[in-house]
Amino acid sequence: MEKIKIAIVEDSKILQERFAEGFNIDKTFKVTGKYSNGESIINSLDKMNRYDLPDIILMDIEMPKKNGIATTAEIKEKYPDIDIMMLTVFEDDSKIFESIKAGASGYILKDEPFEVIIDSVKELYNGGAPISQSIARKVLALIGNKSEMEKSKFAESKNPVDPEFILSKRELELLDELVKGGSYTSIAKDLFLSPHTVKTHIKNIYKKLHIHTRAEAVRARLGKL
Amino acid sequence: MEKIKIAIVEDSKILQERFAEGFNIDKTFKVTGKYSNGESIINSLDKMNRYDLPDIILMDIEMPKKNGIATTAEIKEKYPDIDIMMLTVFEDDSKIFESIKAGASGYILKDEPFEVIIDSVKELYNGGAPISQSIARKVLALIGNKSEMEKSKFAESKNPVDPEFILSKRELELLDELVKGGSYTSIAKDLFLSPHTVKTHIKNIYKKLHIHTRAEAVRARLGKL
DNA sequence: TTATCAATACCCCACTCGGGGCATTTTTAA
DNA sequence: TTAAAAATGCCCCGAGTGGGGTATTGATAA
Repeated sequence: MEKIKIAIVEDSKILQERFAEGFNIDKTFKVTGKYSNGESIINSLDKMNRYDLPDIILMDIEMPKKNGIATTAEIKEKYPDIDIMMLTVFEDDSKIFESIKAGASGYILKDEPFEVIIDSVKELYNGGAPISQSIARKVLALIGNKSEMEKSKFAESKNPVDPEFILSKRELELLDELVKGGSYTSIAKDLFLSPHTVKTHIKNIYKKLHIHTRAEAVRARLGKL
Repeated sequence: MEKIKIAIVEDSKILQERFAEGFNIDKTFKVTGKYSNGESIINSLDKMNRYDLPDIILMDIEMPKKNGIATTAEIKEKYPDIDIMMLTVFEDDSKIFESIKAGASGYILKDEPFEVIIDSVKELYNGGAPISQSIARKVLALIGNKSEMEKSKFAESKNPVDPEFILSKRELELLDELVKGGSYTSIAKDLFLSPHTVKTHIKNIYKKLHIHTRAEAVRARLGKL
């Protein structure tokens, strides 16, 4: 079966070689390229056939000529099918958060045993999101903190008719389509429903929010009712 | 050395016994209690010496008499040092998100091999946040989605088609009526115009803003286009 | 002074919307 | 287990909307 193609982006030559050797020993992988900075990996990808693009990129964060986060963002935009796993010493929240925002699907600390790194790459390839345990704890805290922010925003706004709290998940979905300017017919197509179903949902939404027009629906969704 | 004290909250008696047996075999753990619902674990904790509180609770989500999420929230509030790991079949985003918000530090799917569950509990005890891989991918997406919202808020401030600078005074007046939900007929009455006049103004507004629907008109006026 | 723009008004046509109502199935919560 | 809620779907009817077009008058800018 075909080997998992990996590219390594790491400014330390020693680590580059070490990772490359480690992955090449394992018959599951093929290291297709080694790069020292963000610029060079992007230039290389831009010149490749789609065929030869790596499945996975191991990305350091601290590098010259475009750091790992900015590089991740650009690569994910251009080549969304490539999975990127950050491989770094950083544990601070902002680097973690910036990496995930940039589109990284894994975040592993460099000091993990190599076997763990290999297993992580396999998990990534299989659709998982390997994260070093201490990082995972921080990631959960990020979500927990953001929900605290959401709570405080709600308390602040004191918006008594915020659709978020009144409407069901499906209704919100439909409301968002309506806000974008969709007609019953076009919304039905987008969501694989009957136009009649869309219409009934919209009627229910209007009833729950005590409104009668699209304009009011849009304002309600945008918190301007 | 002292064993890791575990409590199991699971409404299926069969699974309760299975987990208890599995952990008791491993010399690292001591199962201190088995509960069938949220109420009973909370009542039990409330009666315990601090000494005997478990280090870790494995929490099912779907249970009678207080589900796992609400139970988690209450326990984390009362006993913040207890780590809670959700053990469930659910993979939908809302359950994951609610669990994390409630304070869970781990989220493992029940169909994982038992060895994985044991390793997960050890990682949890050591300060990690074990998450099944497919769940981890969703968790990262949750963070990614929230950053999309941040992006759109940023874009707000750079509105390139602000009606204030494109439309005439009269047109703005009419647009405001439209935003309020007025029909051609009602706007005409309010502004002492003919409905035909209102319609022509609206047509001109749509043309200037490059839009085609009321929803877009409202969003444009509210700076959300 | 003249051209352009804004404001006002009218008509045609096809399509969409909002409110009324009802029904069945699936999911969720108690 | 059961009731309630959510989701889906259908029909009728009157009112409303958006796009096409045209015309006249007053205000504004060059």
